[in-house]
Amino acid sequence: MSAIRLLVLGAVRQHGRAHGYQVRNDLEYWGAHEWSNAKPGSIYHALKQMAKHGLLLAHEIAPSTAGGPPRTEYEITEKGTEEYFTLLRGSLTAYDQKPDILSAALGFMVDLERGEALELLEERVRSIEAWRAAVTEHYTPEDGPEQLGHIGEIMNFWVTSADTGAEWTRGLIERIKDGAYTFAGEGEPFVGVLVEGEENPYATGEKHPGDAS
Amino acid sequence: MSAIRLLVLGAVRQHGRAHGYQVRNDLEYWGAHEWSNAKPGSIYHALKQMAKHGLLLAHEIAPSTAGGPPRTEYEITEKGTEEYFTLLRGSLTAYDQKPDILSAALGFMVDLERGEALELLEERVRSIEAWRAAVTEHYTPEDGPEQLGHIGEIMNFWVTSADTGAEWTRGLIERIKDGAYTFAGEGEPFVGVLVEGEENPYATGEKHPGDAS
DNA sequence: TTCCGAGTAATCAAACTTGACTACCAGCTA
DNA sequence: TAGCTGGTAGTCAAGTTTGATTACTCGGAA
Repeated sequence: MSAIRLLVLGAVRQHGRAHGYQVRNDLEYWGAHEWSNAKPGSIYHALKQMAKHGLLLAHEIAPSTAGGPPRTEYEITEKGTEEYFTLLRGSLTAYDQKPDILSAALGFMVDLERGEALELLEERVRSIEAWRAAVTEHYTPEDGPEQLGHIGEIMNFWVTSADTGAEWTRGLIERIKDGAYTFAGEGEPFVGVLVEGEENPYATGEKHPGDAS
Repeated sequence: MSAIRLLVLGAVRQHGRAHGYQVRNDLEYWGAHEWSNAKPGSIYHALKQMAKHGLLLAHEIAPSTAGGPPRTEYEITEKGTEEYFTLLRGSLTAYDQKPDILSAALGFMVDLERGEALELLEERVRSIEAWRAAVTEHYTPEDGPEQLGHIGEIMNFWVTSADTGAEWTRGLIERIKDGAYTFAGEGEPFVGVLVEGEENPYATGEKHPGDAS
């Protein structure tokens, strides 16, 4: 599973009601097009697919107010909200070597309560450690690692990445314990989306005119 | 672009002539099914696609000697070899945040000469540093990073990963400089593939019987 | 007045990925 | 000797991703 469903569900949820172009802009605001597959085609596809499966509710809307073809607005359903939290919890916890999944989850972690986020992240650290133990036991037989030749560098790379990942997660846990950020039920949430008409202060470059890259 | 083309081209090249199941077993031997999309369907698809585009040459082979349906053997063409080295060099050099690409390239780096591999890896370090400079300048305005709220943790995570990646690459460069591994033109190469009939000493689990997971 | 460029919003075909399924053979066992 | 199990080898439909392309509107230049 890629990160796209979590990203799209989360973005729609934060707006209450959003059309594809809005979601697309939010994700760009987070740089998601650079570290995940959140490209226009995938976003629109995910919206339609999830509407078909009842996770989103589609409202057909008259020709847009600002030029362009008529647009469709989406709203998250109860089933979609459930799915959203399932994905979010799973993505914070599981170590599956896909950095885009974790990144997406970080963007939404404040939708949980502080205590739960901490528990999930601690679980994450444990699962990284378990993974590490499993592979190093497996790929480092008594004969010594050199038996693998340069292929061993692949393992070495992954193990190093896992160690960094665990260490970074521990740092995050500390920051959260020390009161960083505003979690669910702690008052006015930090809004990481663009309000209609607002400029994106972090836009990396051109606004997508016709999209020809 | 995913890692699959590089993996498949490289595996076929090492065998001289290989059928899909052989490639599949090699990739499993490297653990590639765990850190990349090297699953059966993708492998067979890549083989066919690349044969269609002239990167591989397909030989239709009579019913297999060891049970199962008739198999097709593939051989790499000159065009395929060119593409292989282009992909390999690009994957060693570029920092595109896709760890699977680098892993695949590590498995094949010894197909290059030691000096070239070192140059490419040094270029890689430089490109990671350039990426880091670009994003930290962009996403850390004078107002301090806290302006981004928890969204800043996403950036923080990527920057940390990039730093680790650069550091790890420097380590690899040192090991290679110190004479580790056998590169092209340095005599008997380390063979990271399974010879027909050999047991996989690192198999993670079941041999895929019918593949039902 | 007409045309052009830029921004808004979405679609589409082609390629790729996934996971389940098929087909075949050999050796054992009941 | 009929059936079962397990390994070999690959196919297929459904779903996803990609990159290019379309369609529409507005404002200003010619």
